[in-house]
Amino acid sequence: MKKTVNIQEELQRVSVELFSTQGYAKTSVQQIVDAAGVTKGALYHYFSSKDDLLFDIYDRLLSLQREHLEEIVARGLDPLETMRLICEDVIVTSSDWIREGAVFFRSQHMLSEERQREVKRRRREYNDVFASALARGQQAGVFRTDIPAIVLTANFFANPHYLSHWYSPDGDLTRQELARQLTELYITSLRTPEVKA
Amino acid sequence: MKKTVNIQEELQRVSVELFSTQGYAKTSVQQIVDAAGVTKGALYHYFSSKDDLLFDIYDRLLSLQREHLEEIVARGLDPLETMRLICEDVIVTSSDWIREGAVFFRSQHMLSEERQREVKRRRREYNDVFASALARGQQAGVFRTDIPAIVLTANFFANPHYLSHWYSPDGDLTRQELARQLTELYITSLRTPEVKA
DNA sequence: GTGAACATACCAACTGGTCGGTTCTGAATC
DNA sequence: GATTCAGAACCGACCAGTTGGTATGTTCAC
Repeated sequence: MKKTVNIQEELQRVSVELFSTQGYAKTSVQQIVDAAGVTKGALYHYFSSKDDLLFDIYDRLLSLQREHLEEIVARGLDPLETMRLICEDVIVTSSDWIREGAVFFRSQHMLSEERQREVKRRRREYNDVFASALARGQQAGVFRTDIPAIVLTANFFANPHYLSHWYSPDGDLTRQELARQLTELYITSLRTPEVKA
Repeated sequence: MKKTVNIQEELQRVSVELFSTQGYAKTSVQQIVDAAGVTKGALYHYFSSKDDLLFDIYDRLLSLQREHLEEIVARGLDPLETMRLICEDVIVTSSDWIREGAVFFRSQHMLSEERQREVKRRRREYNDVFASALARGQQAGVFRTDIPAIVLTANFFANPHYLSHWYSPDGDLTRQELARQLTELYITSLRTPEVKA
């Protein structure tokens, strides 16, 4: 009869909570273990450092997004539908993991140099897969080519990025509605504009 | 024959530089004064605290953006043209002050509670002016109403927000090109969609 | 009895900030 | 034009508090 199902998971939970509300730097290890109802000995048994605890958040989120992306691409749908699914998924996922997202975009520079590079590498992987999905749509003629791909890509990532700064899942707007609406906006701007006669 | 044109400005300069590259928490006061070629005495003569030095960055950026916005709105142009100008300006300004922007969106939680509220208040002011410009366009029938204004607004702010994470002024893309392209994308998604027969 | 899972006490290293002192500047006074 | 001197500008040694991390000890399942 364990009360705490898992101390490790509990430490992860309170870390995200504290990091997202106070920021990584303002959260002390002591605060974390107090909130989790354990002591430093427990924390340093499961995590090798405070940095490790932070990276763990990045690791989980990056793996999740990567899996989702590959699953969607593997379906082999047409470019427009693929893009729609990618976009909706990244919004839903980002709003579902909104606390993690807040930490993600705010505390990257608090990671060790090595781990910053690791995060950067894995984000680039995601970016590359997205870029090829974009290019396929351009070759098919459904996505515009009058604007550089890097700008179209940035315009895509901007929304999930900004999410944690304004969206609250407790409000009137559900995740699914939000995802559909932001996707609609993105796809609208992305489609090949009609040439005026 | 002064060598340092202005010690205060030099401290502001190196602070932005260090805060944007290392983050606020990882930058010590000692690092700042070393980089500026002065001592702590000088810093604490011009600034009351490290927090004060950070807030100063927010203050300058917020004031600037506010001025620009009001100047544009005061011209009394039609909603579409007004929106275009607002959008282009915020991109140009954000890319022009990209280091400040990086600090802005990353270190807000490092400010004192009081100053966080101040920043929040002034951002809301900007937001409100923007929202009314948006509403005017909706009433005029040029901006879509099928998507909540809060989502349209978030979609607007997402781009300047994300800018400091990817854009480099040293690359091929100039600020003006970037501004025109992102504005084109935003306006495209914002316009009232044509109803298919 | 052995190793994993924790608790407790503790420390070395930094940090932001202070404070008495020194130097510089410029206006007033003679 | 020399002297004075008040106050701004700045220096640098110092401190109290906090931090991440560790070393040692204890419990307990198998």
